[in-house]
Amino acid sequence: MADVDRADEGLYSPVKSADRTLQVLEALASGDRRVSLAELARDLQIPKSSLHGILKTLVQRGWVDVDETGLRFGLGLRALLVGASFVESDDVVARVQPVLDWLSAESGREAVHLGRLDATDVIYLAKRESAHALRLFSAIGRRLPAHATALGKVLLARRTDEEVCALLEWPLAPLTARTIVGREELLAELALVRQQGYALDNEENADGIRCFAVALDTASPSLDAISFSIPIFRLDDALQTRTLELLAEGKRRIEASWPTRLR
Amino acid sequence: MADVDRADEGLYSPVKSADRTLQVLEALASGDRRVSLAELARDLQIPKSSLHGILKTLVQRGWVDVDETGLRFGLGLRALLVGASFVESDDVVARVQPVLDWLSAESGREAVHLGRLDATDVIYLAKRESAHALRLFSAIGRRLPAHATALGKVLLARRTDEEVCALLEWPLAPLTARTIVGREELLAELALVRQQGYALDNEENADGIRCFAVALDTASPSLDAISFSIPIFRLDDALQTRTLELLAEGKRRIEASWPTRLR
DNA sequence: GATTTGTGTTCAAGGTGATGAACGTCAAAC
DNA sequence: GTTTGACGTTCATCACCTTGAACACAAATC
Repeated sequence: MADVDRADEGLYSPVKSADRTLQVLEALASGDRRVSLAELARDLQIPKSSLHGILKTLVQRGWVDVDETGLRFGLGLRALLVGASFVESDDVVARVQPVLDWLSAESGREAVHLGRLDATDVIYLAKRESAHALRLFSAIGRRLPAHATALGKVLLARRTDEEVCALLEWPLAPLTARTIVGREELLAELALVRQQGYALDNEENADGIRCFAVALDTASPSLDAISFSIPIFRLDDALQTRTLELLAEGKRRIEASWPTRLR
Repeated sequence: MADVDRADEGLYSPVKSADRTLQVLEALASGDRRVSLAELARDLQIPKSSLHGILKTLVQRGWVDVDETGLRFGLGLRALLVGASFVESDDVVARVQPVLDWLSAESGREAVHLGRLDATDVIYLAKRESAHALRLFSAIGRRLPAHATALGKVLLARRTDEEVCALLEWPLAPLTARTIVGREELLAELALVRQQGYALDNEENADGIRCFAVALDTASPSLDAISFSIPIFRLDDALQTRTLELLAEGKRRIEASWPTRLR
């Protein structure tokens, strides 16, 4: 009876406690507050007794931190280590740094980002902050829905319509009043992006901010993109044109420094 | 026969595969290059066959990334998630942000850091970069030996000499020609720090840079500290005095905003 | 061409972690 | 004062992960 779908599992079965260890870390990372063992056990559908041992292991290694009461669990300092190391060791991140410096300087210190597509989200991997008072909140490792950002849309445009339809959950979650939520609208937008060669996010992600992005051909399919984020009140046609030129030149410089030719 | 030392283990035994999962992540984070399964197995003293399952699990969840050849393993994008989340959810980090902004502005955009002591290292948790061209290389999550930094020394000074002696490995590893490596020298330095109330790092960590730090009494014993890092050629007595005043005021502001009174 | 050394992968057998029920504890609700 | 529900903890039983050896393969070396 219970053996019916054994064939499906046959392809690959994860090591249970290793898998759960990662589940716990991901759950603690996605939640915004500390949680109890029992709460975590309910959320992850893991028996309390099993979770107990795993949590103790995580705490002992400093990956999970316990409240002074010993009842609430959150991420520990060790969790920071891997993230920092990932950023430092990534090839694309390393090679893009000087170009980001150049883009930041040439643009008069507008906010520049390097982002990577991870399933339905875009993750910031590197940035140069704006010198202007109005600081866009963004941090390395932060993730935003791909459909609501210029970075995300320019990367989604490298996929086929079928892939995009299968990947995203419809209707899309809105971040602002202008976020594209419909399937037809997004596919039309992606078609435009493919034609233009760049993506534009017009207050779809944060009010008052417009972003411009181009995809980097450093992998196939393309996973990385660079963008500028500029407050609308400061934008005019000349600045917009200049921004797109800078992005195109930035892309050229990054790809020129790339060891293995793609496309 | 095999039961002889059962009593010792009784205190606590980690879940083996959970523990190993974390070991793998830590090893991948500390190494600077990608490694093979066999190499990792040797380093961590884990049988290849056991590691095989764990690595597959890590790869499937996106915590570990495989080379296009399928032979070299490195950290995956998922590793970035927990680090970013840790920083965003930490109470001290959240409360310190406005004070860092203030310190950065008041100082004319010198480099400011918030650091936390983790065993023998100091980890950067937040920063404001210098506006000056000479950019100190530093990133959130980066760790530096405590004995070679102002942040570290001011935190070590909150421990007793006995604790410090037991904690660090003597002789200390030098980072520059001026790094304190001897036990007597460091203890004398820490005594001076206790008397002054602040720590100074005079090119002990990077050539040409002097740092100033004060400890924050947000936990007991104190784990967090804030610092300024300033190129020596730009420093004079007036700036040094001003910097120490700013740190003292920053410390006061942070502690004033703290919910639970300490000390 | 044979050998060595590197890689990842598989498998049966034995050791060990997962499990759910029962427990101890505490604080809040009745 | 009792009850209820929340919490973490423990334990014997069984499922399953761990293990070493053997395998398949590639690349460098003899």
